Amino acid sequence: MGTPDFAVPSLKALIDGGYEVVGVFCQPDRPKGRGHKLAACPVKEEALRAGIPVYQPERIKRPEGVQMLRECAPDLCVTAAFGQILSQEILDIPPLGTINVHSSLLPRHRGSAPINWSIMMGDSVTGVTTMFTDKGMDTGDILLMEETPIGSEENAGELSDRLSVMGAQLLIRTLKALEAGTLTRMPQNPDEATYEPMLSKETGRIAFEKTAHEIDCLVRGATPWPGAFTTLPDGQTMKVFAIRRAADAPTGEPGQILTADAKGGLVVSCADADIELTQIQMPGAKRMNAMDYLRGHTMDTGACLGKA
RNA sequence: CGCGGGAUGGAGCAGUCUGGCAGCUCGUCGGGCUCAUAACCCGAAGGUCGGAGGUUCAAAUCCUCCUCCCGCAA
Repeated sequence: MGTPDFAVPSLKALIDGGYEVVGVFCQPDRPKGRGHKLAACPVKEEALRAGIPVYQPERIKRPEGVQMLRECAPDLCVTAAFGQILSQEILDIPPLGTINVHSSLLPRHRGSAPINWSIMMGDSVTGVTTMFTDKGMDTGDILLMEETPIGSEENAGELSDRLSVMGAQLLIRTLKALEAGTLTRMPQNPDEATYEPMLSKETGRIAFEKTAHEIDCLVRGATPWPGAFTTLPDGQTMKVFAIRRAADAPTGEPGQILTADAKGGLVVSCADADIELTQIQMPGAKRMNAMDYLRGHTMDTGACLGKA
């Protein structure tokens, strides 16, 4: 059970590992893209390619969903970023239980967006965890974990790509240990648990009153989705995909544009430094380097970002 | 039929409304200046103006169709 790109390596690993995948569950096709056309999620595409039956209940907890899973009669369920909450009734179906691949070092960063939050909160290390799913939100017993450092310039999309591969490998190791009977369950310590909410557009709003490091973490953690952004003096939204520290002390008000030309780039002040917004996206335009944008456009220096 | 923007030398754009010499900020190459430079000066190369038709003496510009790209919203 999974939906986005993150889950694809795990599905592939199961297939390539010789496991009999009796069915794949993912979110229903949603209208996507420009035309309002329905689009299949990455997991569905991969499953179809492998000739595996795909099930897309609107709510797996409802009777139709339960019925679908019963008909599959799985020995074991595996979830990775499925996007739906499993009920006890669902969890009771597979005799061997349900194993989840979670993209953080549990019990830290429970919730639906652990990769983004781990970067946004400035963690230097993250990883993947396999666990037995129980009724709570990422509260089940931990099976295996693997750590990896977060690169100082790594964004959420890049980290997700890495963790999805690590997660797939860890999943296979977990299943092998399960077969060998060497798997041990370790309950989570609730005192160390953290939980963060789902991401929204608003999560990506840049506060220039914060420090350069905090803003950098926000930008990297929100890239490529939901995207870090600020508002221009005219009220329009500008997205920011990468920044760089440009001076070790602020020379203007937080958010104030200090430089905006093709040579100096786009430099603004924040709490403790001047930062250069190196990769941006203006309304209606594509993502580009700020210097490229400024070859053909002008911006008023002295004005403040994030005030409109 | 969800709303909208766009395609113009290597990059980012203007020019399209009102048809009339292919332009701007950069980059690249060559030369000069300078202790020196991402600075400054001089010069050069580099374009089927997304594609196909149509109108016209004349189309980047007006009309029709097509392809591709992107933003918003989901």
